[in-house]
Amino acid sequence: MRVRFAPSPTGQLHVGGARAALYNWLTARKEGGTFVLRIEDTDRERSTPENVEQILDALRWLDLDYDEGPISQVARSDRHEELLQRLLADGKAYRTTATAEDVKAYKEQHGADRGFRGQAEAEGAVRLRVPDDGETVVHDLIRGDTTFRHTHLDDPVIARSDGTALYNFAVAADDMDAQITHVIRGEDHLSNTPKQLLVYEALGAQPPVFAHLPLLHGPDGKKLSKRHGSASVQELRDAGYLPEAVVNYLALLGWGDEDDETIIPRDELVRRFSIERVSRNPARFDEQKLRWMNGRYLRELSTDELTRRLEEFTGRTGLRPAVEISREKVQTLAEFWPLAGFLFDGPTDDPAAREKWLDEDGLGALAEAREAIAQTDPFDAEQLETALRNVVQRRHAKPRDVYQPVRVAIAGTPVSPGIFESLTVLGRDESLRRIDAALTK
RNA sequence: GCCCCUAUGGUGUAGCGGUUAGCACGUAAGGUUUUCGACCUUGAGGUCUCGGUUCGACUCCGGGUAGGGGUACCA
Repeated sequence: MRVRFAPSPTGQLHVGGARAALYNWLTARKEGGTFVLRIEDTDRERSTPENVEQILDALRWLDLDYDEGPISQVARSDRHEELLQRLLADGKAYRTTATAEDVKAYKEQHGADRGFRGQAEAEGAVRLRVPDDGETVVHDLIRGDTTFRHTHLDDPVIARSDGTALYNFAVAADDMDAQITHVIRGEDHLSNTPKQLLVYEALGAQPPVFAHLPLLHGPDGKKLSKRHGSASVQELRDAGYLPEAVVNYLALLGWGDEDDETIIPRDELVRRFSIERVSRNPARFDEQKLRWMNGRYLRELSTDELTRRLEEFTGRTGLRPAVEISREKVQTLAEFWPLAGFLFDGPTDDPAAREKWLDEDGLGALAEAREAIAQTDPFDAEQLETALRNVVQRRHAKPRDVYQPVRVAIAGTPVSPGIFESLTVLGRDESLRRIDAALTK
């Protein structure tokens, strides 16, 4: 089995492309097949080295390793030329100067549902001859058979006047030479498949098995666009998602088996995945569910590992104590710093929080808490809790009326990791300094 | 215009002629709680529509409707 993934390097790999890559990878890995990566670059304007690198980078981040590639189509232009000449010589393709307008005129004359058929000329673009009768059936692992009648098909242009190959010809030729057995791609290619099948036939080659994945839609049900939040792998990474969570989420976006499991680690995915069971309807990218799933994966990481990833993500070091006390409270890597950054960079400035919690009552409670904190020994979470609970009792206050002023004093914001734990991480001196600063303001 | 695909709660899915239509996210209420979160309990919410086939349709067939894709000397 040889499965190939061929993204068009027009820029970043978006989630739909990432899902296609994953499904290709899972299919190959499940059967012990070969996963081939090819770059769709018959239009070399689009496949800039930067674009290609972005794709590779996204695949690396998702940890989808390929066995062969990346193979460039541009590099195969001599071979394309050779094959083209063969089709021309065999009369299976012909040159024509017919333009899009000519095709339109032809249809007006012969009926809108009649495909264009041209005359051979000495010059012009190369078109493949489509038989007048019969039909081409696309056998698809996901959607079954789809029949296309030849009368509905235009003779497709397979090469430009300058001789360079066009997509529909190049993919088929390349897949033939690479002996690709499985092509898994987006549904936007379904209608092009009969043309590619016809190319295979003209070339006298055995076509691969196809599987067309439904396209992804945005939250509004319309076509997915950058407008709708995290559309690319790069953006998901920057938003603080874990690659293992993204892989799990993507796998379930349009696929499920009879088991109701939601959290499925990668090796389990490889075992259970089956391309035949992929859904036929378009799915919407639901970032809320990804967030939830990311939280699950985040909490499964050891504190050491999570610290490592957070230090890489934030570019800071010495995060471990802060990670230890915040790990239950974040869903993504990006949420860590806003929550725990105050431990390193001092209290955040939040006037609203100050006004609400450091009013007269709040300052009174804070002053009392300060004394309790100053005298706590040993300075650990357990002792601090006892000390502050005493303050609460003495003042006949609600716990929050004491804890929140302390929180605002040391963190600046009304949201933070546990108050006792935070104080412990800061240490007595720094805690008192911050409280005193709040008291004197 | 023509060709093609799709249709289960708000979202992702399970089901494959007979089920109280299951699970997960989200959501509502409650619990836990020093904030946030995490966690626990309970609830609301669905088979696009109209016909047909059948003793019986979410499931099979046809027409609508809606969404999507293709129709390039783009990929």
